[in-house]
Amino acid sequence: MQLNRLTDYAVVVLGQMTRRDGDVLSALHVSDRTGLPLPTVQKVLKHLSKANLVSSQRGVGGGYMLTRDADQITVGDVVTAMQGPIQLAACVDGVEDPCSTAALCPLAGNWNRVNEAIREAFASVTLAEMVTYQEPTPKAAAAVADRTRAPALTPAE
Amino acid sequence: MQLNRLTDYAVVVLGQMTRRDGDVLSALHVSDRTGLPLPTVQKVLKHLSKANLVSSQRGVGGGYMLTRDADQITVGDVVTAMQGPIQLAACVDGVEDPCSTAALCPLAGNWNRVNEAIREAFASVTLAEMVTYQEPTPKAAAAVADRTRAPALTPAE
DNA sequence: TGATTGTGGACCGAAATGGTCCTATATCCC
DNA sequence: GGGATATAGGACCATTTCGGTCCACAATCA
Repeated sequence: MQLNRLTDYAVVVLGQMTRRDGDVLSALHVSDRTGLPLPTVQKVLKHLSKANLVSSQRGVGGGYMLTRDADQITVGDVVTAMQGPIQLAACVDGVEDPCSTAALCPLAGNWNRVNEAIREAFASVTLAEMVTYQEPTPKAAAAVADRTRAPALTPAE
Repeated sequence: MQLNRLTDYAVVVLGQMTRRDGDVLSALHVSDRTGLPLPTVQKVLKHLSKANLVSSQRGVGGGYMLTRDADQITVGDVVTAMQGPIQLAACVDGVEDPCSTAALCPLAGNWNRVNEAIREAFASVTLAEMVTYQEPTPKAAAAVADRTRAPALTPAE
């Protein structure tokens, strides 16, 4: 049960844009500031643009900027933008190719309940909250303390 | 953002066992009752057994049974049993191969918050609740109404 | 006109997923 | 003891998804 990498990157990218709120940032700029490879940043921004979380401007001096304030964008919005709608099971509302027996299955209605709980959990944290610094938990810090390791998933800025 | 099929099957399988609470059910029996293919049911039950959600008994008349009451098993338990721990990002507590910059990354602590919210969402619904019949939402019913469709993910019993 | 920057999609290797199957091992009953 | 029944554990393979890169094109601006 984990998010895919692009979604993780998307939060990093959006975090960077939040700090430069109002500015138009090019993909290259974001790549430089985050340390993420340019093609990847481009892909992420394309997705975010399609989902209307950022607006884009072509040409010289162009780039991307947030379409709303960071406290109006939730982690759920980002997840949905990158991975599509949150649909845990095949019998949940809105699925394009639903389980054929959903109408009869005793579990169907209940999956919807779980699904809603998950949606709300993701919606309960905003991008603005994600970028406010918060002490890493001792456990996380300790786990990393004496390691040297490969490419970072959420590199320092 | 969706559960894998085996997890979905696992809920169906456990649902079947809940209804026959106390009985020892063989994989073959569960397969018959749910309509899921036997090899798949076997695989699911092996996972659940390893995770101690069911206990097993070999030999003639053997099979599986729940290790606890259905209201003491949460959907989160099932998800964890089938897919491993819920760890949305690489910088969340408990990850075996954490993001190298987690200790410095401004997002790390916040991902933990989201992760906890998701864990709680899954933990908030029990297996007992999953098997109590609940009217499918009109939307779900309508979506299926005039379709004929392939193998069921959560077949009727 | 030419440099810059996003847009959309193709592409490919690597990894995860899903189904199936096979060989062991434990248990029971005759 | 011997045979039937069930689980245990893992191998196997086809298919799909994921990650990452790259290219041809369109828009914008100086």
